[in-house]
Amino acid sequence: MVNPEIAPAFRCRDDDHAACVVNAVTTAERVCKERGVRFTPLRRRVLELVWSGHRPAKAYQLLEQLKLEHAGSAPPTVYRALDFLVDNGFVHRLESLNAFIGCGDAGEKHGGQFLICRECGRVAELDDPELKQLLARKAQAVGFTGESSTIEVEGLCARCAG
Amino acid sequence: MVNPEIAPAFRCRDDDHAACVVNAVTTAERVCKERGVRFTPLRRRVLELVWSGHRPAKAYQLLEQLKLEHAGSAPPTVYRALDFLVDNGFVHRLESLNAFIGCGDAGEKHGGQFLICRECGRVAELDDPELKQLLARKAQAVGFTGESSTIEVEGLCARCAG
DNA sequence: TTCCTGTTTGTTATACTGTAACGATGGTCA
DNA sequence: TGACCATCGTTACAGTATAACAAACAGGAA
Repeated sequence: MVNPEIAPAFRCRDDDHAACVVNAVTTAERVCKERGVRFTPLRRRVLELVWSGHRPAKAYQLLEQLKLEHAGSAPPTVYRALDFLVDNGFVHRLESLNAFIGCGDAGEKHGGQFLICRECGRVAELDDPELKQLLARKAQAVGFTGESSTIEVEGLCARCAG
Repeated sequence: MVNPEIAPAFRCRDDDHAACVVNAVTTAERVCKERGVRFTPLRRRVLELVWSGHRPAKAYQLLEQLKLEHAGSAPPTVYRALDFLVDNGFVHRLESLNAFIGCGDAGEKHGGQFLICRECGRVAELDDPELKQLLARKAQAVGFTGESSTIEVEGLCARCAG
């Protein structure tokens, strides 16, 4: 394939990454208002921290950061916030890394397919209906009805492949 | 789809499951011999325990069992055996469950797609080239070269769907 | 055989990941 | 105001996994 379009997460330069964070927080704020759920300062802060890069964030790294800002932070502090953000589709959990990544198009909770660069650590998200359909069809072919799926691919992003 | 062929793991009745275990152990024995790697009693035993059902085995459950048979067992005992079995393609790790499942067609280490029934807990394995290709193609379309993938689907098997 | 070497296992300790349980706080609404 | 429910603080602990080093052991070389 010639000149493939590079996924945003792999294109994003650090110097304009602030826009990604603002966008994520603004969207979350709007969606929470629509749903009548509370986007508390803690939840907002954890979302910002998760979005501090296009790299997965580990729960205990987030906790270290929170502790700097508020001494009373403990594991439940960060896990509860992450649960909320995952349930509301603002953040995804990466099972193969025990880590969390901001959702590219927040809104309804949804699966997705994650491309994890083993070199730079960045993660891009696909949400491809064709893939979902094919997987559902293949499962159905052996009598299995899929309800939710985890799809994570490790490999090399275009930039790191050089 | 009418009369889908049910995956072996979902079909297998407990009373003829012994055959699955024997088959897995025999295959592993042969493959290890071919490769010149050692299929020690400990590794054999852990493989048997992993295969004790078509349900995922947790590392610390395996450890409990091992402790009954040999008091000196400790976490590294089971994790090292599991590492060996995974590296050699006899066992898969299920990332979304932190658990391990026997490989249906042992041999080369390979990915696969796992169908996890949320009702009975059984897990079936697909190894569908079409799926792999489509995923590789979709990743490549955004400039990403996939090397290994984790695909796990939670849902209902035919039997549990009734 | 005996020694050497590399692999496997034993052992202790510890790091990392996640949750239970209960009380305190604070927002919302009758 | 008071009652209720969600959120957060706090302590404790459960569950998952690895580091590091010593002991045992298999297999080949001398």
